[in-house]
Amino acid sequence: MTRFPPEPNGYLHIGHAKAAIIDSEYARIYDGKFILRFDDTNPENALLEFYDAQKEDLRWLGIQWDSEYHTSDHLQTHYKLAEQLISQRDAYICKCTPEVIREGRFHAKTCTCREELTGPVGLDLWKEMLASREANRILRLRGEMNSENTAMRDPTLFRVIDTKHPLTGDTYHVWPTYDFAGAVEDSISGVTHPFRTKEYELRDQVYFRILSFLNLRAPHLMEFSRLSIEGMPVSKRKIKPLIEQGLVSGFDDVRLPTLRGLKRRGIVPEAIKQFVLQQGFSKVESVVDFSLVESVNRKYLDPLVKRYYFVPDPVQLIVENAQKKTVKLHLHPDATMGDRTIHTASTFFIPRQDVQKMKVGDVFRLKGLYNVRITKIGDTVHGSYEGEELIAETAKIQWTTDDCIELTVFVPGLIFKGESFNPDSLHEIQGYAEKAVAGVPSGEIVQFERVGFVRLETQRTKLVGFFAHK
RNA sequence: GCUCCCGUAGUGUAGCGGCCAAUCAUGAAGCCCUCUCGAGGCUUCGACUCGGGUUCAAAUCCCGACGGGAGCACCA
Repeated sequence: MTRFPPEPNGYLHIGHAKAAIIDSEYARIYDGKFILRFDDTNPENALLEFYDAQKEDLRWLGIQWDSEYHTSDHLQTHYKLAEQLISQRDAYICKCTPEVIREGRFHAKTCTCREELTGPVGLDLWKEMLASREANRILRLRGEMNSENTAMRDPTLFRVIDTKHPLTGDTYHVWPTYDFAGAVEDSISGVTHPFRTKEYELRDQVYFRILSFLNLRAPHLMEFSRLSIEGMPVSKRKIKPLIEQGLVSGFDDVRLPTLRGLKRRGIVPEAIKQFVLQQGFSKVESVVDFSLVESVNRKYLDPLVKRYYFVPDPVQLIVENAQKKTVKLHLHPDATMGDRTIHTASTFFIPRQDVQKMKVGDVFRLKGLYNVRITKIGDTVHGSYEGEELIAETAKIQWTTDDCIELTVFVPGLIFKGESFNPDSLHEIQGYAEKAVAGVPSGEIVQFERVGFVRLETQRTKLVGFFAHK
């Protein structure tokens, strides 16, 4: 039995996805159960909207959970266990100031509260703590003040936070810390294999000490490394300022590794899952290049999405002796995916990039249509009809007629260069897309031939594209 | 500073005493195929951080150095 325990304090990102995928896959492989648990033990962080937002993100990822609950549902149980610890003299009320406590930890010095404010005395003080709302005391574990592992130097178990909780309101003001809640919840909820990221490793000892004092079953704890992507920071500390300064559009900005950002950019959940699984489950810190995600995504999308013509930076082409034609072009080599019909006359648009490589006399092919010989290159390119027969060596260029739509495609780049924001991280490509693109539903991902995979989205009434990758 | 974790090609991974002159993916280069600069096929390039030790035998075990990461919160 596994669990995914997010704190409802933000949108999920690729790092959460790694944890959630490992947790749920592990359960699935061994035919076990998978629990979604909201670790909402700090009312200062938890926000109501994120419980649902995170569930939505998980559903989008294709993750299914067998049951779900909130750690805040179990506070009464936590209080009982706390009392047990106090009466066993395994926890004590500490009235020292945070500074004194920090000093004590640093110098491995025990404070007098440890022996004095435990047992029956401690119990009374604990009840006072539950009754009053004064934040001048905490409950600490009797750990090992002289341990080399500083996490073991009598860590905090409960503290007073007098802030309204999104679910329990002002019912409670004494909240367990991660060390206590995490260990207790894993154990009493029946989780057998809890996974967490490496930065908690030093806390393992605390985890097992708490459970052993409480005589609770100890799960098989395992750690894995955090997943980081080059140039795509995951931490709220880095992302939030960008939003506040208006440097990105929000948590769903296409440059961000949030699940919402990745989705908008055209990365599909199946690709994220496969990518995460490819990374494996190890303790090696790695900074992965986003191209690994792109590669997986591309292979997933290639056989599935429709293909259209989009002409970036278009140049007009007049084919002098062109006859009117009506062509049907497949939307995909797999003909069962349908086709679109285009009427052509003598006016076309082709990419400037291709024009720049041409000279008078060259022959190229309007892809799927016919060949053209260039007769003149100026602001407008002129050419003549040069037959329909496919010539292997000629360039096949995508095109539109004058019956087309204007389209802006946003191309995301790395949002961070080293430690700082990259102001040059979002480019725009202006171009013409063939008429049929106007009929593509908002949110659909298509392949623009010779350009790349693009997710189309209607913004107000205007259609825009987000470039996923080649 | 102290403590802990980690160290295989550019990147990510498999291997965890002999089957490893090291797997797969990605990347790069080349060829084939294809009416895309995509996908697919084939080929090539490219790595066990270093130094000691244990052993008949080490990428794999031990010690040390170096490098990277994390923790030292009344945050998770």
